[in-house]
Amino acid sequence: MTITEAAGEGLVRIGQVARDAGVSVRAVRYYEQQGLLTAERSPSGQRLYRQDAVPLVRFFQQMYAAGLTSRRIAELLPCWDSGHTDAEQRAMLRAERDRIQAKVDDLQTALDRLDEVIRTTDTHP
Amino acid sequence: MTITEAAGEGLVRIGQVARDAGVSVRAVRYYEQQGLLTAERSPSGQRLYRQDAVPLVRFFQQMYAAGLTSRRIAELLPCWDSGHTDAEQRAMLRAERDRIQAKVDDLQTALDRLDEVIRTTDTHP
DNA sequence: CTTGCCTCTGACGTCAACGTCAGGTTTTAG
DNA sequence: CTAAAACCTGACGTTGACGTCAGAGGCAAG
Repeated sequence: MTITEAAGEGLVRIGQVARDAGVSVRAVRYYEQQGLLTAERSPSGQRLYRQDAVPLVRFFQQMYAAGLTSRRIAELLPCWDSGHTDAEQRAMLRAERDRIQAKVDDLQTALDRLDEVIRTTDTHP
Repeated sequence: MTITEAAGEGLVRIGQVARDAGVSVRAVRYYEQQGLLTAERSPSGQRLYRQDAVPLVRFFQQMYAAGLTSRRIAELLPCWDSGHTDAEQRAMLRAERDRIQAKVDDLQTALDRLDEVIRTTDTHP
């Protein structure tokens, strides 16, 4: 039995998390530094993550892609963890939602313009 | 009659372009530096833009918002200016279109997740 | 034992679209 | 004429999410 196995059944090291979530090891350490992710430590100091770290990292990636900062994600994490929110958090949630919606609309407009050009250039080779 | 007026009827200075397009003066100079925008010069060296610089700058902003770089926009500008495109340009156009479409889908997914949380937290105050 | 991969902690580097400051010229308003 | 705006050319600073390198340990396998 390896030390990693002895440390706990559901615990994985950082490389495993990174591979499973499709990000770099550096990124996972960065998330911890930003207060998004916590990990136990093995006696030798290596990070040990629970399995739910993987979907969590995937979720971070989604939020980053949506334009949220680490800080904002950290502020809104309690909404997921506890399901409880105060007025300020609800306001932030709605603000982010509106911002993303506006971004979607902008992207759709840009997409339409590109499609228009593509059609034009396809009929005028 | 001011010098600007004497320089030509349809020509405006950089501040006017920036205000009308809703960007900073610095941004307009930056676009020129990136090869996106050209301007005549008054005898004293001030930039003089034609009116169509304003919608052009707005267009740049849209493309930036869609995630295109200055370099990419510069590469694709001939598609607008001349309506003519080679195979490489058409490939880039489609690649950008697909990238934007994927981004829209990602944002929509993120939006759905946020909405879900908002509904949950609204019913569980 | 030792080879080779994984992990650790710092700390500096990157990239893109500007912001900002310095120091000087130009144009406009009164 | 004069003071205030507006403009000019550099050139360094900013921000965020990492990349990358250095140097030092940790761990499974042969």
